[in-house]
Amino acid sequence: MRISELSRASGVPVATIKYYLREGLLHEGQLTSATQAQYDEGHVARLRLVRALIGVGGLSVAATREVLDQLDHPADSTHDLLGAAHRSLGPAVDEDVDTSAAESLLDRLGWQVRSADRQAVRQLAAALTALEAADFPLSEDEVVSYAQAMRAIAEREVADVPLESTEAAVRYMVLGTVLVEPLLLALRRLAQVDASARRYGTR
Amino acid sequence: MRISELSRASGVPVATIKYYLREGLLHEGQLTSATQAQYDEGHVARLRLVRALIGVGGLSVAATREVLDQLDHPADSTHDLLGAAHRSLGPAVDEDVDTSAAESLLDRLGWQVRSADRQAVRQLAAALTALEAADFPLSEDEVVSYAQAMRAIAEREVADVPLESTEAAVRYMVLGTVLVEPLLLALRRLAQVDASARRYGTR
DNA sequence: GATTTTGGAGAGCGACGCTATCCAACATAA
DNA sequence: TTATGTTGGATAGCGTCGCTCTCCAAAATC
Repeated sequence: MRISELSRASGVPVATIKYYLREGLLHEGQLTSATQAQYDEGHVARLRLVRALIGVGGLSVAATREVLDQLDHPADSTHDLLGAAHRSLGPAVDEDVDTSAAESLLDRLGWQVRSADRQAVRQLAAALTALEAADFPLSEDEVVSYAQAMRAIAEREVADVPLESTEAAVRYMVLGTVLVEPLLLALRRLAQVDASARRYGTR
Repeated sequence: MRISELSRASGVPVATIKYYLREGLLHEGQLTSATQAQYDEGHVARLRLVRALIGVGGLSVAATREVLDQLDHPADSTHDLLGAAHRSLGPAVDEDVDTSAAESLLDRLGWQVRSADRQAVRQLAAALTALEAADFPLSEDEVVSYAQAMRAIAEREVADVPLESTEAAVRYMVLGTVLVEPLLLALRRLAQVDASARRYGTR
């Protein structure tokens, strides 16, 4: 398969494929001469994955590269699985955000968070800070209620991690983290619409 | 309060405040002369809100303006509340995405979605498409399980909408949609870490 | 032999969210 | 009153990002 075929098969413009090659999101094809390389189904699948991560996943090219690196070279400890998955994800947050409110919430929930996941704690802190700054009243009970719902989700997800191979486990956690987020947000909105319709009449 | 004081009080640079004024995110101060205007606490609060929406909320300046417009001029029908809240939010999705899988999922869930919320349906469709394109196996049961968790959240949210005034209701739904999203995602990650630690040992 | 395509590299582009500069009108402190 | 600094307002520039365009000579294809 040559580059123009790869472009047709994937729906990604040739110039963009060349850009992804330069950026290291896609491994190079097998060179058969100075101006010819062969690409295969693996490249097509990889391109689809890249587009999913950048498009719906909303990742930057740099973050996409880090995620793909983790898929390509998985750290082989179940222990670090989540840290690895989370490390390169989510909006970057200032180092110096005040995490005390977040910490005390985690205490109340009884959640254990290893130091490897400071990033997620900072994201929680930033979200709580933003709610306060926007003068949006969210009681602690409401936050806890959100937390319990997310815990129910996480419980099932962790139970469903395929353990037969490290690759499969890493893939499940990394892609599950990135690609399920837009799904969750869309479902929440639709659930709100449905709940509102049932409560206040269909009209 | 003059602009430099407003800047100090809000932590937003003067040049940026001027930019927000130009973009219509902030109403102008009371002019007292050709080169002097008065700002008040309302401007400080508004600036905090703007920064929360743009920063943690991840909205563009244009989307922020639309959201603020809805807060400033709320459509006075409970019926359109969610449509209004969702209209200007979330990643824009191609008009021509295939929504059939999303529709059938909504059928299975028994969720009613008014035509006003095509946007959310398209976001759901895009998320499902991306998962498939990335070759990430998510069974229908798993999707339904996510949906039920989000439904539990939405149910409480809708029940909690303050009905005493339209302004308060619109504010609750609009800000609740935007600013709670990062909170939910952070909580999910932390819940995963906790669930994983409890399942596979603290180490 | 003529035309098209390729890999590769570099520059350019359009959108975005600011940021820096300049100005004359004013306020303020000495 | 004079010297200094600040303001509102307008405009231009900047840095990042995700591409996209252009050019090239070597090779493939007709």
